[in-house]
Amino acid sequence: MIERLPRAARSRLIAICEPHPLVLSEVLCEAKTSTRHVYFPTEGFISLVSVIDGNQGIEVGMVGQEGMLGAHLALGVASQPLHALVQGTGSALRINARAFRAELSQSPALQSAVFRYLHVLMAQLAVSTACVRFHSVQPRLARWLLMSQDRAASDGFRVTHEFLAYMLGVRRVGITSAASALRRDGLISYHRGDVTVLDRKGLEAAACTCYAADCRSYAAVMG
Amino acid sequence: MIERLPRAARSRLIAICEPHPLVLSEVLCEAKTSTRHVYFPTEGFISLVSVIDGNQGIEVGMVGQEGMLGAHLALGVASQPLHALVQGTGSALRINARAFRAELSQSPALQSAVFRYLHVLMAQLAVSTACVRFHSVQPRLARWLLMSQDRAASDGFRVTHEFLAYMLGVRRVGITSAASALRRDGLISYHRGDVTVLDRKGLEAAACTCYAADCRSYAAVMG
DNA sequence: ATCGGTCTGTACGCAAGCGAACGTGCGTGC
DNA sequence: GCACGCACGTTCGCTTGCGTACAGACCGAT
Repeated sequence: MIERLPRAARSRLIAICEPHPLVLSEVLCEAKTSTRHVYFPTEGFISLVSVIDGNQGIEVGMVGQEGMLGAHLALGVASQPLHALVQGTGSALRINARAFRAELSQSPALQSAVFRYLHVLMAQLAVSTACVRFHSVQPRLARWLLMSQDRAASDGFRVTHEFLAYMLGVRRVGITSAASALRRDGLISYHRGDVTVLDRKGLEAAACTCYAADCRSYAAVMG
Repeated sequence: MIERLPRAARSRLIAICEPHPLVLSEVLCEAKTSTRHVYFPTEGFISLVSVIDGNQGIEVGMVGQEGMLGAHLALGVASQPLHALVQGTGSALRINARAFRAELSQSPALQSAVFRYLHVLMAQLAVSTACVRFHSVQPRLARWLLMSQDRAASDGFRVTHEFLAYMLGVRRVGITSAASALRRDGLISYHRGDVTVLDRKGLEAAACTCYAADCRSYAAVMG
């Protein structure tokens, strides 16, 4: 997202950011605790997880270099109802919450971009609900892999069936069978936590319509 | 929401609003078309529905007098990805989109309230996804009835099993069996499209945790 | 080289919900 | 007064996914 800012706003923002490594499985933000930092991933990506009843979680959004973590601060709210955990190792630009707010009020271009991104996120949440309800595991898995690939900016990434099961809110066994079907069809390969996308076009055809919907929504609002 | 505004901001806003009847089943806003009016329900309420694949829809949020329809305009975005349809007959204060934007820029109090409400809505969307995934029909139905009752400000409202099925994204038969279980337990009564809540406490106990979560989220953010 | 932990494959019975169909009763409109 | 349509009840076979369990394969560490 940061690279879509106008030059001046971008350099001002970058000047007050510090680089911060994204370490796999690190929790950047607990639900309902006040947000300390805002993150702009440069490589790697972050999963947004909605947790209910204390233990059951499901991914409702993904943040890569196309977005940011902590946009809710622009709404004047200190916390968000989601867990954020690092899904793809990499790095981010990070900025203190207070400094971010200050910069927001100084930079209309930044404000506009953050607002628009909030809208993209809302669209993602809304699609999630319907997707979880109406689409079955295999197309959802395909969508997840595509979204990850877009954000990881690499054909391969590290993720186990167990973890995917948590993200999609299904059993590990459900992932194993869906993933092996995708592998059988030559769309992906995987081995002990290493997943590689082999046939992107094929995967797009196997994914549910929500992948395309997300892309369209992003392009329409941020493009 | 409008009544939570400070006195001055409220009367300014009301001055530029016009009353508008909410007619059952009326569609106030199509997904992805630009929003013409903002609505502040005074009685009755509105369902927000996420539609995918052109036909399958599921309710992801509800708007009553505690909220508003069209808050996304405050993000500088013209459309939203949700259908909005009137669920409970009543009336609303309505305002032209352009005038709303103008008033927003003049009234920090309004802006703050709209932003906070946007956050409440995001929380509702996030909870929806997990709820749809992990909770079964009966508790979800109980939650729906409670949320409607809160917004309808009446113990009874008009809604058929068919419609409830659409809202919850399940078969009509699923509603019939869940509803008859709730009736058997003396929590509700219904007859040909008239549903009445008999035992609110009991219904709260029968509802999934998401009802309480929504209430808490609203109280925390809107105060 | 061996051990232990992790990752994946497979199997089983079970529950929730699906799609489709049919029946009954109420109630509105002709 | 009758016919039709709508709302609700019930049933059937079926699919998807759940929970649990166990076994093989691989990898890293000792």
